[in-house]
Amino acid sequence: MSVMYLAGLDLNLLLALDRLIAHRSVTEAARALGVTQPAMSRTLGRLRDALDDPLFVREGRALVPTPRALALAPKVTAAVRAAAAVFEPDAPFDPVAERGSFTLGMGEETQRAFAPAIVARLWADAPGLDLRFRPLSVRSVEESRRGELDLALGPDLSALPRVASGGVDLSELVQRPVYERRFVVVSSPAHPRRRLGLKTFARLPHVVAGPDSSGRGFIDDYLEGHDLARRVAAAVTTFDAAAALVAESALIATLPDDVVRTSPRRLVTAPPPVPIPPVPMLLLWHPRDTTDARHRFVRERVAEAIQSALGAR
DNA sequence: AAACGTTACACCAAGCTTGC
DNA sequence: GCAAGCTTGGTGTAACGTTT
Repeated sequence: MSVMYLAGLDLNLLLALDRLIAHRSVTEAARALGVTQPAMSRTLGRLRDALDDPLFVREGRALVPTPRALALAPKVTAAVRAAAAVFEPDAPFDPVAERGSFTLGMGEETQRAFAPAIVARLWADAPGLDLRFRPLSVRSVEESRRGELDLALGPDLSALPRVASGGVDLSELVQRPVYERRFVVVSSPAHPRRRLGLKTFARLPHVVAGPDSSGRGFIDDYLEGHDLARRVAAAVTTFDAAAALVAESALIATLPDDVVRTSPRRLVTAPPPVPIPPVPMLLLWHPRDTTDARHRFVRERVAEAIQSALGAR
């Protein structure tokens, strides 16, 4: 295609398409660009003409991108960034002068475990950077797409058997393993369990942690395969709550070692008698940020901070 | 009833054509 | 070269249709 072909096109169409892909909503894209919703609808009409594809189709109340729109997304993002760069001064990235905020999505327990190290590591080089931590949720991918979430730390749930991914598809994001989450059995110093056979493990009362509190998981499947069953005496929603409960009771729990090692609780650990595959913990971000100097600076230091926090205990 | 995309219509600005 | 009139394209308001 000749470059001159562009002369017949309004490059604002690219900006509109970028926002439409990001928000998957005419109304939201219009709001983002400061035009009315019908104007954005008409713009979408022009995009449809120009690209000879519906780009977005309605599915009930949702607006769903066509395969063509999805295939176009990286190109559009790159084009918009390149266009924006034309009008930006060529200043090298200077962490000391860096201002503004950076938003990290992390689970409650990883915030507790790593936020101090992350903040200290970043402020050592970029003292003016404001950090915003927010919880991970099913909306995190969408937030990344919209640029509301810069970086996330989360488990690669596909590594665990029988753990529902919650319908969250991470394939849209860049995934970089930062450490492996292994599991240990914890007990209180008052009722220490430094070694556990499978039968003892099954006999002791458990506390389990998980968002749905249903309690049952692949550990129970494994026990059942050995004609054993355990009593889930308590179920809580966070690993930290489970650790707190174990510390003050005779309950045991099977918890991630990163949580246990960085926990303020005094806990006794034992290797689990059930083989539990390690779960890769991933740093996740939107591909648009991969080449961004500021983003690279932050994510490299976040990874360093996490690894040093794990090594320090 | 509410949310949301599409369409009809009117208005406006910019570009183009035409006649001088 | 310049001004008047026409064309084109973008926007907003209002109304409408669909879905939940």
